[in-house]
Amino acid sequence: MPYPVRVSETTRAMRADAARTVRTILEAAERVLSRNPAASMEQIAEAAGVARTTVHRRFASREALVDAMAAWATRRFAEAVDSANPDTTPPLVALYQVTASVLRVKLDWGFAMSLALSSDPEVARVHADVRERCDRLFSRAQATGVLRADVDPGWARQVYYALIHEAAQSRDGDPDALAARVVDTLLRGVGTGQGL
Amino acid sequence: MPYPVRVSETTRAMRADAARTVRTILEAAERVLSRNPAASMEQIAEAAGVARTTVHRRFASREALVDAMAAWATRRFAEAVDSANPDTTPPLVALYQVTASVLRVKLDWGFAMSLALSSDPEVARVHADVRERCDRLFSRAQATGVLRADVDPGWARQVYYALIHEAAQSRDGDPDALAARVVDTLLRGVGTGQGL
DNA sequence: AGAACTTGCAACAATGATGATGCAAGTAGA
DNA sequence: TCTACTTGCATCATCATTGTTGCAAGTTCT
Repeated sequence: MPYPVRVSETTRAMRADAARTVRTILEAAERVLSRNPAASMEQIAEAAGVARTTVHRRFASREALVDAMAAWATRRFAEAVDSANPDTTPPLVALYQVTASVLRVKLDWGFAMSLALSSDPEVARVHADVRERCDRLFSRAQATGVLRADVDPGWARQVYYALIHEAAQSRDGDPDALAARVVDTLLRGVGTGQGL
Repeated sequence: MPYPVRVSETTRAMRADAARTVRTILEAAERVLSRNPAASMEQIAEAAGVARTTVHRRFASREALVDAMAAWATRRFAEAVDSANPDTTPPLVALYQVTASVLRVKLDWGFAMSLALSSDPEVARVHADVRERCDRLFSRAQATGVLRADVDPGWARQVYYALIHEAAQSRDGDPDALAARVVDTLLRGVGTGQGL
């Protein structure tokens, strides 16, 4: 028989214990899949301390689980970007704040955040939206003279994303220190400027 | 019956047509797996224009195929690094040449080159070896004043690898142009230096 | 030409992952 | 307390993938 509430179908009210289980599963899935994207539902269930059937009762399919992860992380991602007010704060400040803010999310939801091209169009929309805000920020940074004018904006964004990714991988310090390192490297590189 | 020659087992002389088939399969596997690392043997065989059984006759298992890809790409990787003489050429020149050289390989064997931690210890050894040569190069670059002294060498390498990866993904230009962009970004970043 | 090798095809076994369900025991909430 | 919900367990069906094999037809190389 179809189970009363399935996360992948509706978002109706849920009993507290069920909601807790869902969160536990999502967190376990992040932990497991970030280490091995091909891990089985069994491994995820085990990491969550839950029977495999429980996972299937909460998520209609593996795809539904992954979609839910993407949706969850994407919401936190969007909140993180919003909280830094990248459209109004001065570019350089915004750059630091967005970076630190996003890193805080990415440290916990690295795998889920990599699911930019989800089957859920809402997720894809948010990612595209963030990308645009990033480009606008870079535009303003260029106008302010923070960013070089001769740099391809697409390349700059790509490098920025990659640096955030690497910083999150390294986990070498708190989010603020990592953000400082990312922005410093993004803007100044690692060279002295001698011999160029 | 066990098949006469299996790439995963020996490297005995092979009939010309068989050698061609092996190459075709390796190239197809790279193409398919770089798009979808979870692709089936069937999909790889199809991309190679070959029956699935032929793939299994040449590679005892999926793992053996992947290992062969890693071994093949690793050899080309090592050759690429060697050809740039990173230990003797002046650091800045070496940086450009290594980058361009590695990019040429990575454009064709991106997936296979990502298999640094292969079950084949020889592959892991070569990757570790290259990493050390990279560190030595950066050391020399720091001594020459090309690289800033206050930058963590580990972070510099990580950024360098990431930039090469991004450049290879973008495929925006020939290897030399990409290398120039990578080195420029690595050393100078994308900022003007104003406001820092 | 002849031996050895290679390939595609068809068929098969083995395996592991996915997803569903009925049931009993336990828990949340009114 | 009573009801509805939730979970674990055992079980089942289905499915896709992997890996093997025999055979016939074609190719390489000598």
